Amino acid sequence: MGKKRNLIDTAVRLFADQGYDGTTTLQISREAGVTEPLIYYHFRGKEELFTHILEDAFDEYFRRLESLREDTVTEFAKIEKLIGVNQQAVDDMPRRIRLIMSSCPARIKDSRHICYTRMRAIYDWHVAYLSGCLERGIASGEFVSVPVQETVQVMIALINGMNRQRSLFPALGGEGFRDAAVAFCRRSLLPGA
Amino acid sequence: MGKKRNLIDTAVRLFADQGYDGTTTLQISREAGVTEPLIYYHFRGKEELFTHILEDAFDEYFRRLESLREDTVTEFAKIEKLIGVNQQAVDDMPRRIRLIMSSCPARIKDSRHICYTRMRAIYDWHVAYLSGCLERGIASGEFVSVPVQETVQVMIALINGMNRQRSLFPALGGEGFRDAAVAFCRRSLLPGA
Amino acid sequence: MGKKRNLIDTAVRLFADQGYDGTTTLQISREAGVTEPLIYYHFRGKEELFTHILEDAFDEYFRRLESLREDTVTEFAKIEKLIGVNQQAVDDMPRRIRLIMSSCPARIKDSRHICYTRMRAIYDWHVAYLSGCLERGIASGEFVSVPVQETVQVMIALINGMNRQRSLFPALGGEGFRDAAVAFCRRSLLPGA
Amino acid sequence: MGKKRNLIDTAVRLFADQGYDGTTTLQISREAGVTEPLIYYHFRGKEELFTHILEDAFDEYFRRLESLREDTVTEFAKIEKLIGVNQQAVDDMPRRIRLIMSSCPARIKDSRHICYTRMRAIYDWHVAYLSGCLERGIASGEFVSVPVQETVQVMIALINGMNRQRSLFPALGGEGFRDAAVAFCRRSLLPGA
DNA sequence: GATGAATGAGTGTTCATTCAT
DNA sequence: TATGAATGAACACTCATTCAT
Repeated sequence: MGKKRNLIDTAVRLFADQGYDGTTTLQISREAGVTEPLIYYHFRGKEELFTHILEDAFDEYFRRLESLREDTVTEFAKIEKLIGVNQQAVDDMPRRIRLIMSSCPARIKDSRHICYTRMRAIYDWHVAYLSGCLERGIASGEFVSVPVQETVQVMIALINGMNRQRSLFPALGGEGFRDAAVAFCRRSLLPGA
Repeated sequence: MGKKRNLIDTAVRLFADQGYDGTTTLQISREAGVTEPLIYYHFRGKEELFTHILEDAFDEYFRRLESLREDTVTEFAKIEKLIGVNQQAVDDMPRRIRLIMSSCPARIKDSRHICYTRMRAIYDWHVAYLSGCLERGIASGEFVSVPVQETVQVMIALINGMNRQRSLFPALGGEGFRDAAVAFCRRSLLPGA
Repeated sequence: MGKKRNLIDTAVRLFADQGYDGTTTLQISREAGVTEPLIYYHFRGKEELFTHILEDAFDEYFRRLESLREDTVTEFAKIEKLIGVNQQAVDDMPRRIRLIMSSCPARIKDSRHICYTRMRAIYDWHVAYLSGCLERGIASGEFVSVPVQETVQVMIALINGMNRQRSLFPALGGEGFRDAAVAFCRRSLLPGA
Repeated sequence: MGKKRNLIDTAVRLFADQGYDGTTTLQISREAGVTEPLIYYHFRGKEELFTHILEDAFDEYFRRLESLREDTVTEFAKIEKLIGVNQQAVDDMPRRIRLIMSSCPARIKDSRHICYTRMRAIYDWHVAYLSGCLERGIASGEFVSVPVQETVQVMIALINGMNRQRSLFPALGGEGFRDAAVAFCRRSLLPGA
């Protein structure tokens, strides 16, 4: 039956909306239409249910990032795609991205928690991806000359800020937002744009 | 004695690190070196203590934004100052900014909660401030022509992303970060930069 | 398969080591390598499994006592044999004796529970057996004159104490222990020993 | 107020009657006329309440044993006093002795638990005390010659058996029991008695 | 015979809060 | 101001047990 699925989906929603500590196992089970002990049949406890959901969300997000390594002509096209894929992730899995955004801050002090390890991994991945783009772009003359390391951080901040904004306030712009972000970066990086 | 101060400072730290629901009144009182009932002497309850702290943090942050309305020659200088004042806020009140960043997502669904009203106000203030800058800058030819509304959103996302990054991972860059952000915007907005 | 046997043996061990309330059906089934519902296929429930085991243990112990009614020349030889058979029981079925010793105290208030009825029966049996020995021995001059009723109680206490000692702390003496007990009684009961 | 006392006394009674696992914190609090959380105000948890009670019982028992080291003319008088003090302990603190008797078997496997350490200490104390008596008594000719080590074990078994019997079945004899035990030992140890 | 999935009733424990002092 | 003692309500979790297969 889909009772386990139901449990997980409900938990995703509640954790995302109310946070881990603000959500009770009773509430999850009730809204999922099952009894509380079922949580403990399928998971070792509340924390494992939470971890399972987070892991799944991180996996899905990472898979989307990894799918990006395709060939493109220009370096900027790669950056454009990165912005697009982040945007798409927020559109496709809004609750899970919001869950990550809102749940992880409280757990980031524990360097062994997934929240830390995975967010770090994603951050590092972005650094590597964007550094590569910038370095090659600058070398080839596609981009103006900028300090790579710092500019990468700025671009990551921009992407993170967009994700946060869009997942917390879904009302705020869709395509227009992404296009403006792409244009903003293009003007900043391409010479004579 | 400064017991009340002590209580508040401890609460700020714990709320910021562990979230509202993850922090107990017993923990606050113990780490503050007082007894639990004292919280109820100074505040109506845990929620009011939290609200008090949040209100204070928002006030302080807003005061910093408001102090910005000075005269500057160029519009870009205003944008530069806005980035600077946000950076400065994170530097000066890191725990309180982190508290806002990590506590508010879980409360943003309640449109009467400070977390919603104040964040909304701050968002609107940024929109107004940046819209003004862009409109005047485009009109005067200081800036290239960009879609104002969307570009404002992008810039707010950038600022938010920087605040988030810097308050969650204090290790990540300081001045270099801000300078790179300013430069990134300058190249994007000023013609022939 | 011997799954039922497995179940029972595991239950004996766990009940003896941890007590009835300290042992869960899940633990029994897991350590027996079967699933929980199988307990309910073979027994009406946990209590019946426990009762079954206890009854079996009491039966076995009683059978050993009953096997004692043989002819011996002297009355003291009967007492010696009683001590020996108790000793042997602890050696042969240590876990089940420990189970009785450790599980029954908590149930002895319920005068309908096996723990009460069977322990009472065993006590009464010992009283009858030892009373007979003492009375006949005193009458025949084999024993010195002692108050029968009280001395019987003392000897039962000695036997119980030995059983308890040996089942809880298996390290403590074996044959030497029994021989010393027999000698202790002989000197106390036989004139001019 | 005597609420804490009440709690402890009720817990002693229930633990002694039903065992640790068979007694719930709710039951304790209800029968003590207080609310459940009060247990957690005065103790760290159920286990600590239990431990506190056990420690107290062992202390009291040990104090009684220690009070024994007085001067007596004969060695047998010392043995007589030991039997008497054990008897007295069961009379004065029957529930706590029963608690020890019935609760410790299930915990004796953990060699760091009080049940193990304290029972071991009491056992060792008895061994030392009785060994001394026997050795000196045999040397002086007060006692017949017996194997000390084994005879000591037999006497400890006797004392333990009496304690067990009397604490589990309070109906069973009082003074007569003790006198018979003393007489039993006297006949066994003193020459030509 | 045997099991995976599920549950009602309870378990020990913690929470924010109150009250008498 | 400040606290020790106490509590109602809820918490995450476990229990023995059942049922469909």
